[in-house]
Amino acid sequence: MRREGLLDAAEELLSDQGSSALTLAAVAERAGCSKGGLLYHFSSKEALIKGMVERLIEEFDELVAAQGHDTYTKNYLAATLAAVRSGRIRRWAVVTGAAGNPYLLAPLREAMARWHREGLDREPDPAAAQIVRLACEGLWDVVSHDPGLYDDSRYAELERRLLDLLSE
Amino acid sequence: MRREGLLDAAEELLSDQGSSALTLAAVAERAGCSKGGLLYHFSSKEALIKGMVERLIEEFDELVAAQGHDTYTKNYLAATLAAVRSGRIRRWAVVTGAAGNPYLLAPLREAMARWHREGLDREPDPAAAQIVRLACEGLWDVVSHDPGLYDDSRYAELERRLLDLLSE
DNA sequence: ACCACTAAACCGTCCAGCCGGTACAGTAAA
DNA sequence: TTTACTGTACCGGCTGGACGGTTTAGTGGT
Repeated sequence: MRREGLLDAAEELLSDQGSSALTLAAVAERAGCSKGGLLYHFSSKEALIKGMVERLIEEFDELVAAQGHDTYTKNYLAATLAAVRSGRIRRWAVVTGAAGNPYLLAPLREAMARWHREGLDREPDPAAAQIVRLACEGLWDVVSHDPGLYDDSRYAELERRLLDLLSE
Repeated sequence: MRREGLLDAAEELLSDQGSSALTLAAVAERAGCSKGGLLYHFSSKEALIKGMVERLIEEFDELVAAQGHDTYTKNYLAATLAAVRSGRIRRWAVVTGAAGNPYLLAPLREAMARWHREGLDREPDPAAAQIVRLACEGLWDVVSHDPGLYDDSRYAELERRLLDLLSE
């Protein structure tokens, strides 16, 4: 699908060169496509960014749902670790792309509200669950800016300690 | 100092209207100043953004140092909560402003690396300290996007639980 | 005389969006 | 089985406007 390739190109551009490098021409060139072709799939730059944001949220929600634990927080933790460990951390890049226009951030705000509220009352210890979710959020941030901080063994220990927090 | 007022105006513009609203003309107007006056203090747009980033980091480091606890992590937690509770959350806005140019983000990356490594080996439980710092990072993020999630009593409980993590 | 600006004109660059094409696949009547 | 038509997917040049930055001429406090 050409559409996916264009979204990939836009994300790569954002994480490699920052949000000011996100121009229609640059995205098209990176995707091996023309500007006209890009505008065929996304009728404006806004539509392109909206597409990135929507894909980001959808994919993460699916990843959470694909985990097999018994609480939302545990699934959220497992999904975060899987995403962050994979090294392909696009959340931050996409957010910087969308930050030009508050309207484009709305779906992300809504998702964030959901991620930090959902199923809290079904948790045995809601306060612990919130801490774990906050730590997940922080992990996205920290790993985006300082990829060298965590390696496999540190991730493993982090996971163990966060799971301890949830089940005690 | 006019300089501070210009930085304030730039931050307000970023958090109110997003990074694409950050133009020299708009910053000058918001600060009640002319474009020439702005360029008198900051010789380019880059210099203005650099100024915002530097002030952000300096002020937060000072806030951490001003807390009176016995470990860096406790000071970091107290500073984060103080900043976040105050409602004037500028970190997110400044970062989106700087995200246009990776070069401008370098000081922030360096600060982030520092904040999540400093004094870890002097902590009684380094893994717990990392979790607390990650949760602080997450708190910045979550509160920026969903200000209604935490109120005074939730902050208080969060603080208590995070301090528990550190001292046991 | 100098500092800290103001006001406004001006320039070059850059970029989003538009528009007139092209290539091709299917389809369906003649 | 040729012709004519339709829709989809894409190309790439163009332009109008916005923006960053410069310059110049001037103002008021100290």
